[in-house]
Amino acid sequence: MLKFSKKADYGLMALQYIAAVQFGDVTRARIVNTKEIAEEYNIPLELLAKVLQTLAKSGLIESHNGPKGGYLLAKSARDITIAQVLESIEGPLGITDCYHEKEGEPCMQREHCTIRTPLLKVQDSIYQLLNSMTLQDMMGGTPLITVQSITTAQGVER
Amino acid sequence: MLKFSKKADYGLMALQYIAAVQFGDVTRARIVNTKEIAEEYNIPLELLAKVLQTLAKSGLIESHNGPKGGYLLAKSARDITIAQVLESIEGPLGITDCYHEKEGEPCMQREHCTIRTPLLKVQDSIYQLLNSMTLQDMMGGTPLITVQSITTAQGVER
DNA sequence: GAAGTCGGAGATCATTATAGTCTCCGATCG
DNA sequence: CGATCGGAGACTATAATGATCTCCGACTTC
Repeated sequence: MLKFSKKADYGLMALQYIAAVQFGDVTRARIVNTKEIAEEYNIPLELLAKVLQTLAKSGLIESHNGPKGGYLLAKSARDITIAQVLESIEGPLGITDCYHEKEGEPCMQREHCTIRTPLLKVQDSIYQLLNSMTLQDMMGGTPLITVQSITTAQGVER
Repeated sequence: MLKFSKKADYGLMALQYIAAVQFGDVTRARIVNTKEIAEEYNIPLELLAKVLQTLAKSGLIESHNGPKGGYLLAKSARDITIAQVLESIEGPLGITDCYHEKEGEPCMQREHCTIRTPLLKVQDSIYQLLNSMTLQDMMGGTPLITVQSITTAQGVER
């Protein structure tokens, strides 16, 4: 349950790899192309390409065309959170459908729904969690983070 | 992304309703059957039945057969967490496949996987979150809960 | 003890989301 | 100019989900 999609996994791996090559102290900083990442992690090339394109559109990475082209982080690894990556690839966080349903497909349970409000709090907490962990955290520099207050003191509509 | 299944939603609603009827101060405590819940929330009867059966097997609710039969909470609403409900209905929490993959379907990325360990921490944090909110919290009595330490001080393998 | 009411369990089908593939285009650098 | 790269779209296959249907067995009520 609550599984990330493969695309999201691939995206995180790729970003992590790009960051490592770009800022790592082992090799000199260089640009990385899709093929290299795909081979490194055994990811289907075309699928990874799509993921990277999506991330580029979201402004998390910069693309460079032509021979010797590839991708670079668009900002510091410290400023890229897991939430941003997931949101870019999988769309907005929605633990339950009804948080962003379109017109014409109303929630049949909305009327007497008693779980909408409390679940919204859970969702917010999860979002905080995902938004507090950065690419840099995933690479070893691991600060301590605290998320608080899942349920608030004010009552819940019922 | 990270969406609960409809079954999980239905399960939470049903439990919430059962708890309200069982412990609510409006009506006298009584047993609730599947049909009543299904009509109350516009949930397909058979589907809800399956969900309730699952919850009963997990020991969260007790079933009573015969006319005037139905379901009762097997324990206090304070002792039923969202995590338990989700786990009962959707199976064990697994943000990524590789945390419980079977023999014969190895993860192609396992070898150089750099996100496995950090994501495991995220998963644990989410679990704590879900396991700290109870049915009772969802019904209005809302204590304050704190989840801490997503990333730990020790380094991450890379 | 018979009838009716309930849960238990299985197979089945439709719909959707996901994962993955294929093809063509345009930009860029050598 | 042309090889190498990303950009973008359509397309297919597979799996998960949501939902429905049918039959069985247990128990409670009358």
